[in-house]
Amino acid sequence: MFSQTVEYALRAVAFLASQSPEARTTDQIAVATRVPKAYLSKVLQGLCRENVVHSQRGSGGGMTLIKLPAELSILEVVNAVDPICRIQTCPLGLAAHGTRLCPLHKRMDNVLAQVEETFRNTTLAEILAEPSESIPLCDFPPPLKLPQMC
Amino acid sequence: MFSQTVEYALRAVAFLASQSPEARTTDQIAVATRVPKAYLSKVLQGLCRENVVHSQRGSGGGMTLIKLPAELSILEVVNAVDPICRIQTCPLGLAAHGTRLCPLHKRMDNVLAQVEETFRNTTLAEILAEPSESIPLCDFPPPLKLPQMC
DNA sequence: GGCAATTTGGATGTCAATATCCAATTAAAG
DNA sequence: CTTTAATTGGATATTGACATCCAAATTGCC
Repeated sequence: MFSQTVEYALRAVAFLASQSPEARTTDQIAVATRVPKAYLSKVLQGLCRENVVHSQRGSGGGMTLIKLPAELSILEVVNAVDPICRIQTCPLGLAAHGTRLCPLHKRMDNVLAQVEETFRNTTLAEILAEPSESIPLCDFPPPLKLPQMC
Repeated sequence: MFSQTVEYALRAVAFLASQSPEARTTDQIAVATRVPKAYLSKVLQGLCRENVVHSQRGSGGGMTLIKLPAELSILEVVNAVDPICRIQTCPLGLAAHGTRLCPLHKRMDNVLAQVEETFRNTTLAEILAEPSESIPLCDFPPPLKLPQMC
């Protein structure tokens, strides 16, 4: 349902949020989130282009979130790499239909709207703040700080 | 978000429901739903395999729904061709985590659950019954009966 | 039985998503 | 200025989703 790229982007951003406002290199993110390093690099590039993440080259550089975790919604991250595309016009390509979707497509679009809304209302800070029983189970390869995921 | 295959399957099933209990050929469905005929044939094959649709070969044959439209949920159709896959275990592949998802993946799974639930609670009959202002706008190539979509 | 109408299954083609690798570029630090 | 640490961008594989075509099998009908 969600693309691999979305999954990777969310992991990366969640990690960056947990380290905020410190910069982290692609390598560090890759290790912490278990995302293939080379591909993660592309995903982060996309997040840069869409102004979710800021990149700093050179020694001491790395990636940082542009917004504060409390100001950054999951939706922004998702839309940056793989936009949730609402059904605007009849997928059958019938002209003159405009916004008038049939019952089937109206329901499909409602689901999309639901997802959109849920993601819009969830911030990274919220995710980090949630007391999670899964943190103690973490068997990360000892990275920097304790990451708040899994 | 939804695969093309899901879109096609739902259109085809919606059409079959509108014609229920009459059988319709792949060609007829393809014209009515504007789905590429050759590919639709494959999608219908899948729906047959999953016992959503029954196929009858030979002259006078075609496709029919196995269930009554009132008994058939959108979820069954979706799951037949492109199953909604709930997040069961930590996508990072951390063993020993079992059902204990981190806050991020718990939220993603909640969204999936929401979608699942919405689809489970929507029957084809419901979709056909809904009074829709979009029916009069229909510019279908005059098929058999007036299809209830778009 | 033979013909016409269907689905079935296999072979094949195309393209975008996923993934990898590396040379070029940038920037800090010694 | 040189070295080292990073990102960037381009080239390239690989895979699965989407799509097409057609011969073979099945079935109703004359």
